[in-house]
Parts: sequence; structure tokens; C-alpha cells
Amino acid sequence: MSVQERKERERAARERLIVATARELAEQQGWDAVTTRRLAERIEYSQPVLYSHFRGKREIIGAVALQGAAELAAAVRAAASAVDGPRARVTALARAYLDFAERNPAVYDALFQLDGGLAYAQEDTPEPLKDAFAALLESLGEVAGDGVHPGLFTEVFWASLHGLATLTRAGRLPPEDAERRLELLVGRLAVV
Amino acid sequence: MSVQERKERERAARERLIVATARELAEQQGWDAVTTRRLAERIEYSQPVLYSHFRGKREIIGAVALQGAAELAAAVRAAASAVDGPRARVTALARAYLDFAERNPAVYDALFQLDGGLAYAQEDTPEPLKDAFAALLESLGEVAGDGVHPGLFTEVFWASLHGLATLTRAGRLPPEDAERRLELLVGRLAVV
DNA sequence: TCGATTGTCTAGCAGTGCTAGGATCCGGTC
DNA sequence: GACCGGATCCTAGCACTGCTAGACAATCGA
Repeated sequence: MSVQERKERERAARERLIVATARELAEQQGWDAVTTRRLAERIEYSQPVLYSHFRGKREIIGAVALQGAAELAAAVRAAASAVDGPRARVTALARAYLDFAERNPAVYDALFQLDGGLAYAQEDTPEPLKDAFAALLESLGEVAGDGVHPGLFTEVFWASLHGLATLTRAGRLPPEDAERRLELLVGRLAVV
Repeated sequence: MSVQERKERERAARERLIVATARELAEQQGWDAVTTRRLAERIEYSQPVLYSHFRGKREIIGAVALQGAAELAAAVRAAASAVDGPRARVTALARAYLDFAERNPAVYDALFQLDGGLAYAQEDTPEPLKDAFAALLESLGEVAGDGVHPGLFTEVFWASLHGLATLTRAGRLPPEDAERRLELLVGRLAVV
């Protein structure tokens, strides 16, 4: 292993450190607290180092978002595969989705609320994002109903989950009825 | 009419000017462009004047949000009252809601995306917000279905609309299928 | 006409994202 | 082992943000 390889390894490690630290800081104190100065201090480098890895703060958010997309996809698949029957599977999926949003608010924000400079619903959409949508599609396609395009159904279902997730977390919906709302939504949208 | 009354009138007029200007600027160039300096320049006063009307930028956003809530409620009611039959009414309502979000993105952001310092789903929630929810409830309660709490149903329906609105506008959903998604959602959620 | 109060502005603070330019360290070569 | 060149990093600074203290001027009541 050459010197150059070692340097590249170290560089990659530092990049991971930046993303992990940004995520940690965001989960602890919100994205507003993730300033380039604070972030630089936490990784024990100066600010300009950040810009040798990312074009700017936006790209750092995007990196956290991609990481989150992979985890979200995994969480959804794990929940769906643990249950038999289309209806129960969809319920488990929905619960896993909302659970992820609640447990990782900063990551969820990076994915769907903030501007991470990522392309969505296009050809050049990053793979993790496509895959997260695919993870939803796998289970939701089963309950789209006859004559309904699975992709379209998944979009609608996803949007509904997203609405519940964001409005609940922003205090726009009373949190205590979350489970009842989820069951109502699944009961109506999913065609068993 | 005393001098004091005239002054209060002028003061109220200036406050309206601030809110209207902030809204206009936000719709034109996005909320990021609404800085206290720019806003002050547009109303032809200095920055500190803003702080004699509002505690800070957050409260200005909140004022725009309240204005928007009243308009949203009116738009929803107008659309619903123009149509006969529960199902058609709900479709019209949904279309009006999404239309409002699309036509007034900055106002919609102020309402549901940004922090305007407003209380939601609580006793001290401002009247316009409660009324906007009531406007939805009036039509949606009809199609909640037997044994389903109208308020809970309205929350779910609203969340779904909100998800569609935000994801579409953020480029997370392809805009061309918006109408088909709306029909699918209404068809599944509403019990005729 | 004067004094007090109200209203407004200038100037400044601490913080933001981002960058130019200089210092420093390290690897390869003689 | 000494040196040079290039990669790497940091200091310092820019223009901007929301917000505020304190000086100044206009206005009102006596």
C-alpha cells in the first residue's frame, strides 16, 4: 500500500467523521446549531478543511441525507420482511417509517425538509434515494389495488406518511393519537 | 378623532405594510431573501422600526402565516360550497388546498414549514388557525365514515394533502401526476 | 415658546457561510 | 543527510445575517 493510498484512506475517514459529526450535532441541537465553525471545532480541524471535502454546508446536509436514505430503506425492509400478509406488512412499514422520522428528526429533515442539493424523482437521482423509494414500493405495490399504478400509489402513500411525520413533529398534530391516525390511514389506503 | 387615534391608525397601516411587503418579497424571491435590512429598505424605514412592531423576524413570519390561514380557510370554504354532494365536495376541497399551496408557496411555508412562533393544536392556538382546520372539518366530517372520529379523519386527510403539497413543490414528486394522485387519495380516504 | 416625550436613525455587536493567501509539513531526489 | 517542490492546513478577512444601544430630531401639551 502506497503512501498515496494511505492518504486517501485517511481522507475518506475524515470525510466520514465530518458527516457523522454533522449528523450528531444536528440530532443533539438541531440543524441551526450545525455551523461550519462549530463543526470544524468538533472535528478538530479548521473551517476550510470542510470545503476541501464538500462544496459547502448544503453538500454536508446532502451527505447526511444519503446516509439516512440507506438506513430508512433498511428499516422499512426489515419491518416489512418480519411480518406476513400484505395488510400487516403495510402497517409495519408505515410504523417503521414514522418511527424512523421520530427517532432521527435531523436526518429526516436533511432528507425531506432541508435543501441538500440532491435531485429527486429524476434520472440523476442518487442511488440511495431511488432505493429508499424502491423499498416502499416493494411492499406497497402489493396493496395498490387493481388498475392502480403501483408507483403512483406508493407516491400517495409516502406523501401521506410524510405529512403525518412532519406535522406531528412540528406540533401541528397532537402526538397522542399518532397510532390511531396510522391505522386509519393504512385501513383506507391499502386494498387488501 | 384625536391625535392619538390618528397615530394608532398610521401605526396599524405601517404594520400591515410590513406584513404585506414581507409576503410579497417572500413570494418573489423566497424567505431567504426576506432579511430585516431588505424589508426595512422596501418599506422605507430603518431596521429598528420593524422591532417596534414585531419581536423579531419570526413574528413577521407568524403574521404572514395568520393572514394565509384566513385566506386558506376562505378558499377551501368557497370551493366546497360551490359543489354538491360529499364526494365532489371533498375533491373540490382537496384541489383548492393544493392549489393554494402551489399559488402561495411562501405563505404556505410560513404556515406549515417555517417557525412563526405560533401554537398549534392547543388552547392558545390563534383563531385563524383553528378556523382553517374547522373549514376542512366542515366538509371532511361528512366523509369520515361510520365510527370514525371526524377530527381524527380530518387530521389524516389534511396530513396527506400536506405531504402531497410539500413533496410536490420540493421536487420530490413528479408534478405531472398531481391530479391523478389527488383523485387516488380522495377515492381511497373518503367514504361516500 | 418651552420642556418632555415619542419616534426614528446611525452605528455597532456577535454570529453566519465561505475564501484568499501565507505558513508548514512531508515525500521524493540528489 | 540535505534540500526542493508540492500538497495540506490555518489565520485572517469578506460580506452578509438578526438584533440592539444610544444619539438625535420631530412632535405634542402646557
